[in-house]
Amino acid sequence: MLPQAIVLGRLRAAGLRPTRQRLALARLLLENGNRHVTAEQLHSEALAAEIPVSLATVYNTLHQFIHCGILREVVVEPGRSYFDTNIDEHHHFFCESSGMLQDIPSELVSVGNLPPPPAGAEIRRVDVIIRIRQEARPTAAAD
Amino acid sequence: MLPQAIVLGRLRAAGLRPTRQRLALARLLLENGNRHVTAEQLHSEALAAEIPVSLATVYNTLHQFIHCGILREVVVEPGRSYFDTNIDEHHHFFCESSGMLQDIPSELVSVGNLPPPPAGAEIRRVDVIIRIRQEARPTAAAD
DNA sequence: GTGATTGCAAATCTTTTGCACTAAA
DNA sequence: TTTAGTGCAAAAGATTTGCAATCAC
Repeated sequence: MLPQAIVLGRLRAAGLRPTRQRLALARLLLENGNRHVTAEQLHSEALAAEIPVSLATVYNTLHQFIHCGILREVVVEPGRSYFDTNIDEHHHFFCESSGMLQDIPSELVSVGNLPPPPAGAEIRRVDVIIRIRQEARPTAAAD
Repeated sequence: MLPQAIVLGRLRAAGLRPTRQRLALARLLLENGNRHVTAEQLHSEALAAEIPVSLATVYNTLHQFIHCGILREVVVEPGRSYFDTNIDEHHHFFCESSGMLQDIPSELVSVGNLPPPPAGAEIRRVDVIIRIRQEARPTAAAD
């Protein structure tokens, strides 16, 4: 729930002109806690909030935000990208039944003992995705 | 480098009729060690090997193979799927510069201390993706 | 006013689908 | 013969791009 002034400052700091659309999208993303949205979802939200913006601009803006470190992209399903407002080191639960993504703070997963990367390569990031599925039947006896 | 008879047996065991195309694709995939291919790549290979097959059939076949456990899908980039012939538990290096995927045997990465999944959900799989990038300049002084 | 940004629609790219044709059992 | 499998081309989704119109500075 950042105040608008902070959001505005982050845009300026990133060298992005705070246009109506950019600021509005940034506020939707950043003033509501950690979020995982698709471009479509954000576009719908923007329209619902009476912010006129095209889907193309949503895509462009999301990628600008990723480029300047305001967002992170999470790839868990073929054919769809999620945009994550949590830019700290962390991991994810991904529910294959519902498509839901949930953050896992990095201190809750211990990833150790990594093999060295191939020669001449540097590690950019380590992603841990715990794929889960909703169990078909309830845990308690109900049958 | 499995002999053809083994590949054929795996298809039959999976209940898949060993048609010309299926068998040929399975051989390309399974007789060359652990591989990570896209549908396009496999299609090109098949054509180069004089196996007439359409891209649609390659997609269908790959998904059938995934369904019956001969292959695994790896999602690391938006908009493109990789198909992995290694179906054992393992992880991956993914090079963002080249798009290359490389297996990491699961015993080389220790992932511990996982948080419990949300209520009513079971863990299907844990994927660790180490994103790497080719360093821009050579390691040795050259500038 | 000027250049960055936006909107729209068309283009692109990967993947899926429908249906007539072909091949395996 | 009978049914599963295949090819093609078209459809479907997600994302990107080109360019004229608009907006922030």
